[in-house]
Amino acid sequence: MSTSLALARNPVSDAKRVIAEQSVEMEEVQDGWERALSTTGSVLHFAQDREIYTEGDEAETFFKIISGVVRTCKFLSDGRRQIDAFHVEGDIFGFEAGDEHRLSAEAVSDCTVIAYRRRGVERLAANNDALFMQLFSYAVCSMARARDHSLLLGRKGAVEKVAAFLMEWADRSSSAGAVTLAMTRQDIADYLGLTIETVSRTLSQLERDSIIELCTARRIHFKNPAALRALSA
Amino acid sequence: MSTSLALARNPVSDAKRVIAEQSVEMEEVQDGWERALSTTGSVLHFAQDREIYTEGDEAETFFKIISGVVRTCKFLSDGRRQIDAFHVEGDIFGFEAGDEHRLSAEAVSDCTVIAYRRRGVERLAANNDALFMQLFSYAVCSMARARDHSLLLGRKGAVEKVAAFLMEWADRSSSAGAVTLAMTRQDIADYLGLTIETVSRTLSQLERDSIIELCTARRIHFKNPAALRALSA
DNA sequence: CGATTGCTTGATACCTCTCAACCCAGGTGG
DNA sequence: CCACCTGGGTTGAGAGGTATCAAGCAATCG
Repeated sequence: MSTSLALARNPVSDAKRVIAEQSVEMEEVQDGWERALSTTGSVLHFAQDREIYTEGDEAETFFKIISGVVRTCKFLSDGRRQIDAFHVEGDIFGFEAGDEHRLSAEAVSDCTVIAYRRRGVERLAANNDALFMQLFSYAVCSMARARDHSLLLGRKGAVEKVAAFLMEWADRSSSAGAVTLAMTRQDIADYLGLTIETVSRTLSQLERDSIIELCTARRIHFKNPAALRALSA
Repeated sequence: MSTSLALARNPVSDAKRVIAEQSVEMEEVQDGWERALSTTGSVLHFAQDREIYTEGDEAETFFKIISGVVRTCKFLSDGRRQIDAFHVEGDIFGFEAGDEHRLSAEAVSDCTVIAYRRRGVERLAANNDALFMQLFSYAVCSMARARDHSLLLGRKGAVEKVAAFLMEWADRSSSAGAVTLAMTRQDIADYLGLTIETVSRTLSQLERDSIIELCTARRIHFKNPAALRALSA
């Protein structure tokens, strides 16, 4: 693997290059060269809790996840955080309307992503390329999710929020009847607009009601999916 | 004006046609025919509080506002409502990823809109039409707004929410230093994830603090815009 | 091992909701 | 013209849910 070569194609903005050189582990997967050339994308790797980009960064690139989980979030000046979404394998994130990122992205777990140059994509738009269509559909879907999330944040109570969160991950999870959460309680709290304590208490309550079982803090078994679904409404 | 002709081009889905014939006032503006033909859109008029479409309706059409204000919202089964956005002159709303509307749209005030057939637009996409680009940019902008709104719903207190709401309308308003709200307190509450009483109390509090003045319930004068901006977080 | 990190649990405070009464402006009908 | 009614808005008292502060526990890591 040629690190210097990979850095030469580093898609991170100039402002971030120094940081990127220090903190980003970068590697080409086996067929990385071919994919990179054919899609104008580079394969990158980020370790857990590494920043991928920050609010205000130049939005030269956007990303598609190969593996791992990424959170995108916004901050208030006093540090309060709202997680907009968790992104998993196959998801696109970081595409912006303007020329700078409107939220931050961080690796929830170790993860591998493809970075696409936006400039290249704008060319694709003219050709009605498949990636562009994927991008458009991403934008519209992500809008739909944002709306559902607004309903949750604005009008649901703690139990409904946590139940909805669990259902959401049950859907994404391969193993039916249980989920393994990649994120901390703090992440969950910031996603649901709650505090870490309320999330913990609510999960404990659901366990006391025999609706879920906390095998470990991160591994949750659904003992009564129907009840959970009912609560999430 | 030929009502029957206008109805023949009624873009509302079949399921809603009967209702539409009863409740929708429809009229062509002077150059309506020309605009309709050139943009594949029909001009419609909705009276205050009329439903434009409901969650679950077939999403055959989307709309652009000529005048008036529209709210788009979602409901929980028990009636709790979350207003996703208020749309004003020039805004596009009702474009969906799938084949049915994911939220409802209602006229906050009397309003005039252009209805575009989605099918027609998909043709435009191939041609890289200006309307399509407008549509894409609408999708991405609307995503950005949804995210800001999530931060507000999840992490801000009542005062911050109300202050942010006022600032938002101050920006949209032509007259600097004051706003005239088109919506009720209930609409504001459902937009901010609060109750009508809390909105009212918070506005009263802001008036007591000499930050705003409630000329009438709907007409608000900004006595201290800087303080308002500071409060909006 | 001690230290750290993530998580859980308890006691209490506080903010917003709930329920209720009241006010006010506008419209209606006698 | 005025009494009445209605809908939107305001205000108050009390309840309730979530946040805050604080302590303790378990697993992981030097």
